[in-house]
Amino acid sequence: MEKKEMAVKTEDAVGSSSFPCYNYSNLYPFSNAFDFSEVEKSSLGFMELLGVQDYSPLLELPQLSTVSVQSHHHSTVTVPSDNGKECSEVLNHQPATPNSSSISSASTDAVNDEQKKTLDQAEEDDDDDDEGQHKTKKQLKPKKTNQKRQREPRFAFMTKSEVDHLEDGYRWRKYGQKAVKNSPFPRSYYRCTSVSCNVKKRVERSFTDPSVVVTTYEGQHTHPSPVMPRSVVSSGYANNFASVLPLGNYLSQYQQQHHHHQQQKLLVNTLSSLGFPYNDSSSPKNAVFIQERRLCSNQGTNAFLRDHGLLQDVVPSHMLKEE
DNA sequence: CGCTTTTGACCAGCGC
DNA sequence: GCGCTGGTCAAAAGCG
Repeated sequence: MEKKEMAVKTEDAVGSSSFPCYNYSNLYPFSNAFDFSEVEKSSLGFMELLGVQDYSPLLELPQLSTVSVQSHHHSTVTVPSDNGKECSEVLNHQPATPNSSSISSASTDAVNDEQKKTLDQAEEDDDDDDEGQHKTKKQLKPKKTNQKRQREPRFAFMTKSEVDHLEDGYRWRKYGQKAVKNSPFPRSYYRCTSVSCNVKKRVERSFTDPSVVVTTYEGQHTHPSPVMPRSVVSSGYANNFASVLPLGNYLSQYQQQHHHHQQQKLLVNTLSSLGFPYNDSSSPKNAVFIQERRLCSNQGTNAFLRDHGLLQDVVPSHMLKEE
């Protein structure tokens, strides 16, 4: 499928959606000419969800997927990926692009960093003899692992923002930055500063539209957000961030708490309410949620927030009531 | 002083 | 095997 055609179709799909309450006018990925081929599967799946004919990549999404769209300053696309293998399969459905920045699904290994460090340390001890020879060289030891490292699930976001590193309620330490092929914008690598929390995120700016920041989370926090209390959600700006960025974590909690058929019901309800086609016979693993927040949301009372945490940011309130 | 950022080097995986 | 690329390490610098 040609990428321009896809973009047009996507735009059409949005424009024709019958969702009654929300304004789609500034859903970034669907307005203007956005080159979807430049981002990977995550956005592709979103496009298809929104009406592009070929659903096959989306159908291969191994897990519950989430699409989170925001108005106001930020429009966001979220599609979690699962293990890299399956994601790679999804990627194969895309047209190849010279700039496939790996937003979502490189299936490399993600050894537990602590384990890796321990291993490296052990090997360093073994190599003490060589120290004299390699003194000028960095003592980076080969990470010898017989087994492939496993990737944590990833959640990719596209956010229209002027700042690269968005405040999301967690504390991050930058541990690397790399130039992105065919892009003037570098990719930054962050790690959650909490001990025993292996969550990482990558932040890069789309070179096709510098106003778009692509944030990819990997893993799930093992701790509550230390920075962004629920009390700030009444602030519009913080509200948007709070709702989107920790999404993977809360979505996962949600997944753990609900049965599969309930998820599917949510999917059906959500998609149909948005006027999007949904193939009921498709695999449940394809569940896709769409969530949108109004500019000045007055949903979510304090009691509601207490009951659901950030869940209301993921699933519309009327759906939560069903549960 | 402790934490974070910067940045060049290194490593692993993959395609050819 | 080689080169390319994404991802990570870790010393040094920066910062409050």
